Amino acid sequence: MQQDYQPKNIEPAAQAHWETTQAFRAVVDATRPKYYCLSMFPYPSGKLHMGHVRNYTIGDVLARWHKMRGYNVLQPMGWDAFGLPAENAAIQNQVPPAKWTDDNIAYMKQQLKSLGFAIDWSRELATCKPDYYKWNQWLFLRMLEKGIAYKKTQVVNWDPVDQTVLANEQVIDGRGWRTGALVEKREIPGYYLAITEYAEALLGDLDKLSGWPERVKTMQANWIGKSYGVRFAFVIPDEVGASLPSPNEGGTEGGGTPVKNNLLWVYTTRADTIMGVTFVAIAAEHPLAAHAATGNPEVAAFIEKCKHNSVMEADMATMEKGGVDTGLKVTHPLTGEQVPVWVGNYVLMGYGEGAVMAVPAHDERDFGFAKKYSLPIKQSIAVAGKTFSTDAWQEWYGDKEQGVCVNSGKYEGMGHQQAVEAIATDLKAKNLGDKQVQYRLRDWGISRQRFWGCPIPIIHCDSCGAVPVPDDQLPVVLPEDCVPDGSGNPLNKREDFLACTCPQCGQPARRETDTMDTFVDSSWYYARYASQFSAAAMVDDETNYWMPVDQYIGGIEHAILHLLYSRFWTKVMHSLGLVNYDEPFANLLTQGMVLNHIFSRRTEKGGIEYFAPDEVVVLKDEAGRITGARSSDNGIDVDYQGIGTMSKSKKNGVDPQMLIEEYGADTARLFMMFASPPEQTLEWADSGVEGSHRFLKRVWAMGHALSARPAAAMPDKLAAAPADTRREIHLTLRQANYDLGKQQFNTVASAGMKMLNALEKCLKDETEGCVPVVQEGFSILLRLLSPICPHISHALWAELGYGDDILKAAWPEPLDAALEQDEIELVIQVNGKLRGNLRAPKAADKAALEQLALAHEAVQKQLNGGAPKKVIVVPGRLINVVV
RNA sequence: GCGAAAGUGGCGGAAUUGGUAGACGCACUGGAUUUAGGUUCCAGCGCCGCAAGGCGUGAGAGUUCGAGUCUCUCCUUUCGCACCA
Repeated sequence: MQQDYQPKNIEPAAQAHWETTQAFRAVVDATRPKYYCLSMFPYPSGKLHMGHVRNYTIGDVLARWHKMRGYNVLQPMGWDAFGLPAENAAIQNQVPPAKWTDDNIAYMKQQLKSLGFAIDWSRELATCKPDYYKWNQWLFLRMLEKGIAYKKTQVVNWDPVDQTVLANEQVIDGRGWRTGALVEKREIPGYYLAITEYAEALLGDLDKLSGWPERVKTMQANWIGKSYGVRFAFVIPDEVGASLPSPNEGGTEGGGTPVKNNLLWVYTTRADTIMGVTFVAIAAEHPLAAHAATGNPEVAAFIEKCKHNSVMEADMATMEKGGVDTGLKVTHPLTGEQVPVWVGNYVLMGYGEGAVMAVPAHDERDFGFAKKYSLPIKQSIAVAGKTFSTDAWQEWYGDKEQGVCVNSGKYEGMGHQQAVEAIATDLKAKNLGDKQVQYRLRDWGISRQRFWGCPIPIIHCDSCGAVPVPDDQLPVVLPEDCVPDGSGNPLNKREDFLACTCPQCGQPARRETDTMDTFVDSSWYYARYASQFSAAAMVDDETNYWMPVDQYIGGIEHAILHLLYSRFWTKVMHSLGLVNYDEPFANLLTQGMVLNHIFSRRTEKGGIEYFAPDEVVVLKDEAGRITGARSSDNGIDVDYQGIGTMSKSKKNGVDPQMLIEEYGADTARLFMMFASPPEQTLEWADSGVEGSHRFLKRVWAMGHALSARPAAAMPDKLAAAPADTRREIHLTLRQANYDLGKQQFNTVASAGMKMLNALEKCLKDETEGCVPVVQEGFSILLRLLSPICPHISHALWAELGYGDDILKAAWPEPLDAALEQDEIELVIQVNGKLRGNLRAPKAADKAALEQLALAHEAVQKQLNGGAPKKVIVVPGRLINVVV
């Protein structure tokens, strides 16, 4: 056996063994419980980053742990291969996105293999391949048939110079990232998926997801945002209403019954404040705003200005509120009063009706707006003992629990719920409104004006309109030799792609060039992994065996969108009868981000220059705190900026490849697991990596020492010292198994370190009977460690002859016989403060323990001759004497 | 702005869920080995204090025999906000 720990030798050997034995090939087996362990698949950006290593190590630990405990494990891997970065690379390097993506996949796959993950590679897939995305298109067509997919207009960021649609991340400070041109909002047609039709199911079924973190479920529930309120209308003067477009124009393709156009609809959860309405605010994109603009340059200018506002909700909410009076007045449905209509830059056209009633007295935002433009503020809610004043906003103005209606006519004195009911009834009687359940959730717009994505299977015909591509013509294949240049979608220049015939009338027609949001690709890949890949079906019956995913692992940043879309997609597949499950992920683990130190300095020109951590010498104060740094190149001073997520722009990323080459995969995996619990952020530390490596060297050294000793049988009765060691090993094992159940792997790694410390000490002392204890303990240690560090565990298990393959070994469980002891140690407290310790026989009852405690020297001293007020005995733990 | 989390030694983090705060590791200090550096090994290591002892889990209150853990208020940091994935 090698004397030194050489990961470069043992790791490829272990990986070769797993490959030849097909150790991780997953096959349906009804005789064992199944365990589908899935980590979010990577975007093939070039090479693995530390977040990937962390994600896949967590998954691998769970997969291997379950495998050793007898589960039939499936752990697949694939590639979320469509996306914007491939187009950016294409623009920069003049390489087709397909080529760039394929190269990245090849490199990253080899990296994943070198980390020794227990993956069934026979199920590998890439979403950019036609045999996969064909089924995006197929299911989209089914949704179209069911009316779940439909067409309407969407607001996009338009770069007027490049003549192209920009993603939110391509808009920097309101300007296009390449051109620097002022970005405009533009309305264009696009396809939507009616996720709102599933809002109730998506909300209600959160209760079924007992294996999801509470916080993720809360975030999803808030995102869906179910509210109970009242939808009602203000009446628009007839002469104005007549010139407005029909409410159904530009709406759904299905159309609807034309209604008289004189109603301005709003939605509110605070109908009880309706008597306090002093104006109505509408979005800049509202048809009534456009009407007002025709005769009013001020309104037109304001709307024009709003065109350059951000489409992002965070920006909308934080920007300076502003508005303009349209000059129009509408009639309050209950009071008959004339209420002015304002355009407000904070009203979202995409949410609710694109118009809101404004009650400055009882809504903080309306209050600020009214103060700014000197609009009337009319109190309509009062709370006993509080005085209303229009000077400044007070918290209670918005209190719907304690408030009662005042200045409210027939609703005077009513509480929130009573008033809402009464007002809704009255509105309904006038045919001007009713109670309504509303969701914050919006339908999912999936059209992207980008090349590197799944083509939307639609054909545009001059006479037939938008015609779905027939199933037998799927997939609509994306040309792979295209190189985008940044201006618009290159598909619009590809005659060979565009030209087709209309499936309905046979006349020449054009293909749709929009592609699908990449969230579509990632909304069902887990179901495909769980099937035998077939050209004839999206999924087969095998999916019902493996699904739902027993453990899904990925970044917390996906807590809402990806997870919600996947749940929605699964429910659609379920309702189409494709699968028999309606939730995809039974248990969810949201892993934290990987952080590292950030170093930067101000340049002479006032810019910021970042330094990689290995480009600086770190300066520390006496206590070891980082105070600053110096460039190792030229010695100039560099500022320490604290820690932050690893990113290219901050130059604080660490390449996993360097780590694997220098220390081996097991060290990388161990550090990732040891440095912090999976759900928390992980701070990078080179010295921590070295510590993990040091531990593995000691494990190897222990294995080497034991390889020289013949196996010894455990005697019936051990001497005190080895018995203590054995007890410690089994106690630590019990704790580690508990921690594994909690998915707290950092303390599992600690447990391994603790075990090795105890075993080294025991072996060094050479007490009689230590050899069997150390041999037993080391075999426990290797098995405990094997999910985290599979290579070294595999090698030592075989070297020491514990068995031929550690993967087939039984998971260790603590033995009662090893844990037994005659005496227990208790803590003595006086008034809750620690005052001493006590050894007592295991069998001692409460009364006996109380006697022992009262006789204790420290207690006597505190009692000072008096009697205790109370004595609390917690068996097996402590005795607290209250004096 | 809205929604969701998290704040414990010099640092990463433990604390079996209301019962010995600081496990395990890093850094640091001293010692041994080494020509030296590195490696390895041994010991120490929350703060104040010579000690006895006291104080300590972001800040402030509260519940309790007992609070890092529960409740309220505040502060700070991180994540998400619908076209990055």
